[in-house]
Amino acid sequence: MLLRHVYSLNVKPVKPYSFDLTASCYAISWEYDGHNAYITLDYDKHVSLVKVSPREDELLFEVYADTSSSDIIDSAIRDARFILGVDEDLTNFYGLCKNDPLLGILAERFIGMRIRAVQNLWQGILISICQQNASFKQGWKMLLNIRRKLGKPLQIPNNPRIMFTYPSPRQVIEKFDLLKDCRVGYRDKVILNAARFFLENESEELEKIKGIGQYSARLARILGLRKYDEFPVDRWFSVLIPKVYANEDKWTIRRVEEFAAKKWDKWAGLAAVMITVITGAKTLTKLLEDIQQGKLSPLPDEPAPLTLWRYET
DNA sequence: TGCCAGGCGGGGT
DNA sequence: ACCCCGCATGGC
Repeated sequence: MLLRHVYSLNVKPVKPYSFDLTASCYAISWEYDGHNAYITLDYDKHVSLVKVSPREDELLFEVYADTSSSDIIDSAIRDARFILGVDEDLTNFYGLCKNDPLLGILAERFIGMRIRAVQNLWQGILISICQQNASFKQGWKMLLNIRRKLGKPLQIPNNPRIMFTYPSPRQVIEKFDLLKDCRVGYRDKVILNAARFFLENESEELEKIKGIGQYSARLARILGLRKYDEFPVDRWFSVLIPKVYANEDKWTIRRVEEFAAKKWDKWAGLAAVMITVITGAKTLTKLLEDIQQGKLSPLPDEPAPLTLWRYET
């Protein structure tokens, strides 16, 4: 569907703000082109796409849509601001990053990066389900397949690129058989459970969905709500955290939670995602080798949270 | 081939 | 409270 330009707005982000880092953070191929961010938005009956470009110390938000309804325009601007975190003040978080072996560079070389959020909890849960029991690369491949096969294709004038929305819960239910082609394995049933849950209620208690536990629910709340007070504990963190901060072997989920709450307080969830970004989300064995040698590689020559946008598949 | 990879629930003890 | 297993799929 070809959208038309309906609105433009200049936005001043809270400083310090790095547009390029934020726009590329967990962006897939059509969401960032090295200069501009493209944000697909789904409103069930309507769709919108916001192109965001850096302008001096401001950002130009250009709204494209299939309607010129002011409700949709207002929602698009609000959601795009939220997704790029332009109004988020990380001053207190940076205080906690000082002298941290993993997060220290966030207050230096990577200062101003926000995590790139998604439109809502539903899109967050889609991401976290794809991350269950799979590597970073495999999880994001699943999500790419889901958007290409079930989402709505969008285009804007003078740009050949086709960009796909996240499918809505309704689209997932209607096109459930297409999930078989997305290589999501047994996760297809969890995705269906989640779609039904979101059609029926507005609850944030995602753990009620069969197939969603603490890790997936917390990650979804971080990405979909920018709610940072819970640390999502998976096998990766339950080995990485004790290794880096105590030189010990694997901790229980409970112990990692307690450590994270004490160390990062209300910012624990943000710390978790930022750790995956600056480590390049490598598999545990590779990452522990790198850390042993005292090096981190947030920008490797392979798919990682900050480089994913360079890869089409 | 076999076994892991940012989970989870169901079953056992 | 724990431990263990199966569950799809892809990569090594």
